[in-house]
Amino acid sequence: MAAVAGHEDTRTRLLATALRLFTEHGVEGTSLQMIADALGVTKAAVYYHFKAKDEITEAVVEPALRELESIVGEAARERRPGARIDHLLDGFVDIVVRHRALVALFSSDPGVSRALEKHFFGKESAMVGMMSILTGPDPDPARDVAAHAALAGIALAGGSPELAHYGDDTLREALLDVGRKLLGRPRPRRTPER
Amino acid sequence: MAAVAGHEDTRTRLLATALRLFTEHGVEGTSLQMIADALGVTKAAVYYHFKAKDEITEAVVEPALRELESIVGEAARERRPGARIDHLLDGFVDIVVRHRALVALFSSDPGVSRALEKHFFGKESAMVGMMSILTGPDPDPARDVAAHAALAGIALAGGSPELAHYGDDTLREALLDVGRKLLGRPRPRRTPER
DNA sequence: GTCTATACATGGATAGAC
DNA sequence: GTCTATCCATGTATAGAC
Repeated sequence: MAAVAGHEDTRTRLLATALRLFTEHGVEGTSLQMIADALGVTKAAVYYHFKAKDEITEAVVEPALRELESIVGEAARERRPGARIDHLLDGFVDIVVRHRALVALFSSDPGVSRALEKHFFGKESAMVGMMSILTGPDPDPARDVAAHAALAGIALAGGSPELAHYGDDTLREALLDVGRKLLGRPRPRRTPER
Repeated sequence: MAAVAGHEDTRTRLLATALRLFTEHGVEGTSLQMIADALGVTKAAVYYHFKAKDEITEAVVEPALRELESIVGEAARERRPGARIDHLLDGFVDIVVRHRALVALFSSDPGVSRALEKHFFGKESAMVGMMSILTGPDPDPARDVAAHAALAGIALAGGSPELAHYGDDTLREALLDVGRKLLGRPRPRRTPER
């Protein structure tokens, strides 16, 4: 539409195409050749925009990851420990539900988890930030295991193809319930209008 | 020891070596070349014993999978629905704890899940067997989501490297607790001597 | 029956021409 | 900014030695 279209939209088109192919064939099932063909360019052209396939994967997942980091930051700033947990739980579930397709990719598919490892584990990652909020300074085994199970359970159940037929609100409520049960949080007295 | 040693132990050594390399570098990170080198043979020799890399992966995981199918069968034969769930939960947690390294591989690593898909999903798979026991004939969304989250949470938490330092008994109890909370099962009145 | 040698297709990746 | 040409590793496959 705009007169400027054509400049650097190749990168944008590339990411959109990659996301589509990734969700169709999985990350590992999508070769650079397929991406290049879909764009009408060559493999090497793709390499101009991204130095490696992993960079494409990262770029595709980045928005959701940014949201997550933002939520972790917000949650950490809450005063009461319970409020920190509730804030994190609400935000996490919301992200999982809204990015379902991506989460399914992330949980079930090959390459994604590897590409995300550096962002997800290791110091100052979203993962450790979440765990520190959920477990607190207390290394109680039961709490530790429950926190891990909660995050993993919510993410995998949220991305599961078998649960894909549920609507966003239904899924969100069910996942929140899972988190509350495992983290020992009460159900809110009234529904927040968010 | 025995005079017969040397015959077909290549296949056995191959599987043991593959398991070790898999847990060290992941399935995708382990090439047939690495396996062959570790055994002192060529790639083609490996190929003689297994027609494809996936077959190796399958063979490595098979014992644990057999156990799981056996547990599902046992659980399904219980009369009371609650007993079915309890039996499945106990057995599942036990398998996860005892095969922790494998479960970590299965959950975090690329190739394993793909190699297991045919055994794990699709009709008459262990997965559907477990879900049918856990959810019953009632397609209640909350229960459905909780069951998925329970299985995923137990498996991933059980295989998580960050929880690897816990002893078997500690981990088992914590995972059982996760399952009971999500599936609405009471804690047993006395510890069974199993 | 077990292995070696060898070949092939494909994938990711790089260098350099245009 | 895109392409050609090329490289190397990998999974897969076959032919043939022992």
